[in-house]
Amino acid sequence: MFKSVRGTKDIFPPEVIRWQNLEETIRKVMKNYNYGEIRTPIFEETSLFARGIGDETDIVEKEMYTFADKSQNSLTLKPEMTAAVVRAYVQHNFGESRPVNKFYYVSPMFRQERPQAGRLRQFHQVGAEIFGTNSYLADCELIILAEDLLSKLGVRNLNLYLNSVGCPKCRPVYIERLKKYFLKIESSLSEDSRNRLKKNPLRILDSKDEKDIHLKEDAPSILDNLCDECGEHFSKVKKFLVGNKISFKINPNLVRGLDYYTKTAFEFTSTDLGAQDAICGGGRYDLLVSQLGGKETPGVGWACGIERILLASQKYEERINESLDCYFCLLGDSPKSTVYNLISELRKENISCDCDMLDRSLKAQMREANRLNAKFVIIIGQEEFEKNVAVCKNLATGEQQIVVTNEVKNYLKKNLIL
RNA sequence: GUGAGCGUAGCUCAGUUGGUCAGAGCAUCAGGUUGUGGCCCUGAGGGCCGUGGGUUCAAAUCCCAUCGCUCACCCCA
Repeated sequence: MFKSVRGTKDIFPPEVIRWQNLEETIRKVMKNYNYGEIRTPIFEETSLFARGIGDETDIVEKEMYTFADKSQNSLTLKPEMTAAVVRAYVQHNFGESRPVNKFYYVSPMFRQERPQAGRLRQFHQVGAEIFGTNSYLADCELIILAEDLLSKLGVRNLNLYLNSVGCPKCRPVYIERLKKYFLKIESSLSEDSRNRLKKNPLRILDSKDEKDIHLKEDAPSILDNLCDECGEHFSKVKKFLVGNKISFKINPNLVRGLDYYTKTAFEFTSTDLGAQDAICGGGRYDLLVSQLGGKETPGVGWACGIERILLASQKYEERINESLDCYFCLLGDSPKSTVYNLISELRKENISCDCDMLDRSLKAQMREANRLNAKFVIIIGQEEFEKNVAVCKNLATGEQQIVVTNEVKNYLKKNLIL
């Protein structure tokens, strides 16, 4: 038997209703904040991600779905969206037609990791990006947008963590200081962290290993090592958020796993998730556009994991009760094509209808109507057909009356609250 | 990539020390009502007990392998 491949999921009713509602909410909220939707292809040239995300990141090193097409071009299923959006931004010269551009997206992403709670190989993200402004206002609007969206999507118990990862002026200096600090105590570090020390010392700060947790307490903090520009930007962000009643915690150990971040980095977590508790992550990336061949253009953005949103909001949701306006019970040899004309007519009026296709007993058809949570049942048997009438039964009240076929539409319109 | 736990009906799960162990509830279908749902009652269908091998007179049960799922590590949304 064929099965969906590891780490992928089928989505169908009733679960798919949650997705539809979520997408609808996203569109509404994004409209309020004036972000335009962008849809990019599912795959890109491999080198876009290698250069954008960083050659030595885990995503690029071991998690990408990369394949060669028939022309031997190396292509990759997108593992994240920012590089793709930047590619589109540069390709279409969006910066030329207006100085600031705000985009959002909802899209599947692909990373070949071992699946676990809140982690899939094909997963979905909603994200937002702002291009063309250095202003702290952009960072702040995005954080406020994320908070607004997540709470409208029913996610609770959120924590916002905030940090600044500096810029090419101050970060290299800080990394050197950090390296020096950890080199002195290298032998006490966990094995993972000794490797991190060589590749990316910042990530030691993020370690969950018992051995590292004490050691990193006394490590130099990036926040004490920011250059004037980064420091000022960070304090403006904090001040703005306080002024807008957004609560957050400073976490100097928050390091993002993608190389392109500069200055502000942030993450929302929810305690309603498992070990993978990050529901939204983002930050500023002032160098990415130029790195990918565009004019030097500052950018900020975030991405939220849709599966994680659905996971975290699940237990607070009411049960979804789908309903149908009317179910047709067809009996005996009543010409179905004639009855079906009526069904078509009702559907054109946005009255949702369905009918039996198995020639089952009336009892079975009624049971089906009840199961579908139908508001009305229309019974047309031989007798009704000959008299040109239909029995209309209100399933909630149990009342039923005989209506002339031509009047069924009006009868329903009158009695249904559409 | 590493580690741990788990695979029995569409779903959620029982199944003792290997010996009427092929089960329950829900769901489905049918009947009770020859044309009226929900509640109730009666009955039915549905399983190579993940797969392959081994031990044994006998395996859902024990052993080995394999595949899959789940959770966690790594990392990330």
